[in-house]
Amino acid sequence: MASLGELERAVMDRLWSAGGSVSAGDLRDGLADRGLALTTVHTVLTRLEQKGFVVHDDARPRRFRPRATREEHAAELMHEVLGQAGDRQAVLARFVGGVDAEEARLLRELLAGGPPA
Amino acid sequence: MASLGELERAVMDRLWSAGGSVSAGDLRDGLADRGLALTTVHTVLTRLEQKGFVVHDDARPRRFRPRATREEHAAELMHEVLGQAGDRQAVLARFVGGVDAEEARLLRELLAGGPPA
DNA sequence: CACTTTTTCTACGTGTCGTAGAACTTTGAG
DNA sequence: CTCAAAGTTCTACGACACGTAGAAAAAGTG
Repeated sequence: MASLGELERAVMDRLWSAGGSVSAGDLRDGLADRGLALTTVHTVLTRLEQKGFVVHDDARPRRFRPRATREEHAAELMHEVLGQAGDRQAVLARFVGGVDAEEARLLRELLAGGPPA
Repeated sequence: MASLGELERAVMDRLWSAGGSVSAGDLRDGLADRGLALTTVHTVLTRLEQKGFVVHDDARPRRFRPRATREEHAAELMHEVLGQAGDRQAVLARFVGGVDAEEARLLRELLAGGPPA
């Protein structure tokens, strides 16, 4: 479960917010408040790619995009946590015990409508 | 969301497996395969305590125990992930889409039985 | 081809983690 | 009570991850 550093997370947030692929230059501009050098952004992107969080195309100013959407990523993380936790059922019980009414309703719907395939 | 190192996780696993409080010495014995010095175990326990994962009593050979059960901890982590993910509903949708049939059934029960207070 | 932009390679400072010695405190045997 | 054994705290060091970026190499442009 590779985790993300502060800047790495900020970059992922930008990538997720941007709908589509963006170049390192675009990212640097988006993170202008940090005054980062372009090489810094590149290094971070390379590391994120090694960790499997982003991919890039082969267009010339390379364009990067998240491997998964923000929501897919979060859901994957939740499954990872659930998986590494021994008694999955007990974890699920605790988990649903902590969701608010609104979300409980949503979950019921999702599970009821089930696979409407 | 403080994360755990390799040894830190191993120690937490021991603490979770042991039902109750254990001393640093007990832990070192449990982790005998690693051949750790007692001070090493103490250092790790201290760090885990600073991170809020364990607490100790004031008995003389100090006894340590997890602040939360393994399942509580996992459920908390899942909530953290869910919370920091923007569109919670989308994440939940993805999440339930990934649970197997058995767990889906369990979730339905948990949500139906609802607050059995 | 000369020049600019992009990409890759390498590196350094800082913080975390695994690891434990040294020093200090408490316990327990006699 | 005295002293050794066990426990606890303090300090530190090497390794690795991450923020950061310069230098070098590669590719695009006029």
